[in-house]
Amino acid sequence: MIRLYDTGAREKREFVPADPGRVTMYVCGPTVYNRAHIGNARPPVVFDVLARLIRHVYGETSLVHAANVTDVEDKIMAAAAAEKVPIETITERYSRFYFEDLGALGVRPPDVVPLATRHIPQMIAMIARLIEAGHAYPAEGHVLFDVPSWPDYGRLSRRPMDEMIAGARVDVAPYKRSPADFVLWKPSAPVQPGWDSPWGRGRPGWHIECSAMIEAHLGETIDIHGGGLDLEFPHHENEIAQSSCAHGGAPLARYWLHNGMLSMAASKMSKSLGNVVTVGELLDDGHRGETLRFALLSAQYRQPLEWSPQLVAQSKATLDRLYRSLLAPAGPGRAGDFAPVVEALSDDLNTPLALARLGELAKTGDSAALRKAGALLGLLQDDPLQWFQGSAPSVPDRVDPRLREEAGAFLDPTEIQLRIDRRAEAKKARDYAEADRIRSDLAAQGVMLEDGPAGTTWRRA
RNA sequence: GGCCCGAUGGCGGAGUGGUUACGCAGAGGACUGCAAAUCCUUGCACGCCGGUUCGAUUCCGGCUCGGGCCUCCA
Repeated sequence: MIRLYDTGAREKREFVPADPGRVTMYVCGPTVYNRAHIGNARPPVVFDVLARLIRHVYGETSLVHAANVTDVEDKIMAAAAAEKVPIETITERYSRFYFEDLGALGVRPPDVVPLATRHIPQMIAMIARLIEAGHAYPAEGHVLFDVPSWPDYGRLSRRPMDEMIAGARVDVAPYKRSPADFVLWKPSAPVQPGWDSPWGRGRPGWHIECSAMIEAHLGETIDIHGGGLDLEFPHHENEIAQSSCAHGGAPLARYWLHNGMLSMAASKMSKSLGNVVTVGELLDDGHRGETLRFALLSAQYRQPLEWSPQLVAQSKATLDRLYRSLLAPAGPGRAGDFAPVVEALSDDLNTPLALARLGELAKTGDSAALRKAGALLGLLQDDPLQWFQGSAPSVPDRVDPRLREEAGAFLDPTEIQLRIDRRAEAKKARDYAEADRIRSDLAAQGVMLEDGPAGTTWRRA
């Protein structure tokens, strides 16, 4: 039994899919106009784990997991204008980066990745229906959602509606009937990307994209809707309003899941604050994607997580230990009981507890179980030898090649083995000074030696 | 100002009405030519003040501090 904390109910609820044969999950994806920072990666990683768990419990083919890409938006237009390139250049470049980064983090691509620009007709149709139902109105080339027409507005985020209507802190566009009304469609200038619509040439508002794409791919009411906590209001509130009003009041999602924010230097990692580190930078610094993934999973997904070099270092150290146990000769080879890990994940994705239980499995020497449990978390699927020595840590291109060599990035395994053999001879001759010299030379180049009963093995630091 | 969330040992981070995980780092020991790795041992942690209770880190209230949302944001 899976239990999930539902933001709507503000408590953990037993997860009961409407149709166990077709569980539907939607997670808000990125607007592709720059490189993803590590905070952006938390939801894809978290919901990837949830997807794996659901498939484990309900069957491989039980889940339809969708995550959108917003490829039409004002920020994209700004980025394109700044570079003097077409919009598509920006969106194609950054969505490729996005999925490369997520791939490095071990995130399986969702089953459906709808693009906003490919669903304009569906959005227009939904907007038309909202107007027809009296929940939206055109005004000066815009179409606005009529918030007061939907009494449930604010229920998810528990905000009193009268207050939102009254307390507008920003300038309210004159064509809005109520300050809380939000844009479904807005006009485009001739140079801006736009599509013809009953209300003139324009483009969709951000919120309608998700509603229309959910409807198109998953249906009126889905099982799970996920996203960052910062999207709860207004984005998700607006999605609910749009979808429910377009579907005669049917709920949009049966369970709302929100991940906590990643912080850095004690405040939320965000582009506007500038306290960001991108996935690409972390990878370039030689951190493995799996290490970053482990770090992201080291706190329960609803908790805030402070990103720091120490967190990454601890994650690496713990993973080393786990992989080391995989390197050891296979244990008793038991049936591979990893139920405790499943149990931990089933309790609202308690990944820290699951990770702890991974450690317990490692201790028992049941590497088969450890591997299977790891698969559920998207961890420990590498060849352990590969983990320790296979791919040298990638060194940033900006680093001088001579420094790269110094860092041991180019010390190839044949050379390493040669030196190990020489050291073995020195040891046999009891020339420990020479043996230690070889060892420390290698260490200086990032290659650590370990003398075991079966001989000397090596790994990269 | 409104709404919401959190506060656990050097660090990360679970969990629990009464014997308190786990990881990282540290200390001691075993092993080792020395290391490394591994194994064993070890570490008087639950923000403050009240309340409920036989008993609270765990429940309730207040306070303090921190964070998020209220505007684009994962």
